[in-house]
Amino acid sequence: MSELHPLSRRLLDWYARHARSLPWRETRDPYATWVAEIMLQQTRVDTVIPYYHRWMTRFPTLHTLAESSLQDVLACWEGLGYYSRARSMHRAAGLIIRDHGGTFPSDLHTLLSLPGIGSSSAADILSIAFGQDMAALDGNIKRVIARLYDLPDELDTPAFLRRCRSLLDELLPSGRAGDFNQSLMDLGAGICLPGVPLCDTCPLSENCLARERQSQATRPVTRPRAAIPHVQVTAGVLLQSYNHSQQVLIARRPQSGLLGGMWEFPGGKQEAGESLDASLIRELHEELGVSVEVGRKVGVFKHAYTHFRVTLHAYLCHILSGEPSALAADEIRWVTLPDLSGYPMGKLDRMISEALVKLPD
DNA sequence: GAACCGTGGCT
DNA sequence: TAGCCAAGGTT
Repeated sequence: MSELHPLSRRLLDWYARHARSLPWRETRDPYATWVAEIMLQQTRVDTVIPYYHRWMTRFPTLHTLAESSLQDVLACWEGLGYYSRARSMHRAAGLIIRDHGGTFPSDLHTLLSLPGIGSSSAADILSIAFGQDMAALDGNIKRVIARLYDLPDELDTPAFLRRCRSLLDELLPSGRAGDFNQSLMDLGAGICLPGVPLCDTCPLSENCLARERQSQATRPVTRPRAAIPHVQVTAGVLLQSYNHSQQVLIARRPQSGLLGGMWEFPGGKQEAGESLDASLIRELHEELGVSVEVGRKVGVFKHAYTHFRVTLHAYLCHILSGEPSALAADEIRWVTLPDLSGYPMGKLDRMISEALVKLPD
């Protein structure tokens, strides 16, 4: 990391001409850089852009974020996925104010101590917002390095990571780490693509060992994933009349785990040998302590999570006996249909909400 | 080390 | 359709 490596010079020259124009690149505000970094974890740039604008309008500073309710934060994040990111940011904002005087931390150790910030995001923040000489190692950069040097090690094994870090340290241009990291990310996102890379337009094609050996398609080396299960799930929409309007019951999921802190219509997985009706009756008894009669079907909705696929069957339900209590949820609440839009929900429950609003009496 | 954690786009 | 993947982090 002393003199400018020829490969790094090519990269920086290419970046100077071809860098993507992105909203978070118009500032060096550490808070804005942080927001973008977290949103971009496992998430495409095109998906993030509208969320980033909305977030920076709604929570323009660290203080506005810290002073907002978790519900408002989750609502702003709805649809972006991996909701622990939003919960972690809300928590981290409070910690920065409480423990660091409201000044965004600029050292690696402190950044890594904050929830939601790991080595990759920390290196990006330090290099981009603070100009520190720190190499980032994310999915794009791993792929680019694995091809440039035709690494035979399996992705994310200790040997693979060790070689990547060593190579990046040799390449890292002093004083230009932010541009260097982002140039590798842009190269990975636009040219050194996972499937078929666009080697004809790559500024590093002459330096690329995988291209020379025609091994691009098998770099980096990855292991096949296990097949994901497909489960049948039921959800119940409990109804009650309140004044002259109808209310439905929603429940807030525990803060940890899948869709933590998000609201949902209670229900659960169908067990082997169980009918959908029986499954729903059982689930609502377990989660709310009520006996119900299953009414008309609201709809069937399909959705794919990372580790399983769901077909969800939603029904209107009527309470036969018992008063609902939050046995499995953090909180339950009766709300009118127009109010549903204000409660943060995952994709499936939002689909149920939308179907309810359109449902004829 | 491996499982878990969302969603949308593309093949 | 089902699989793959995307600026990862936590447990």
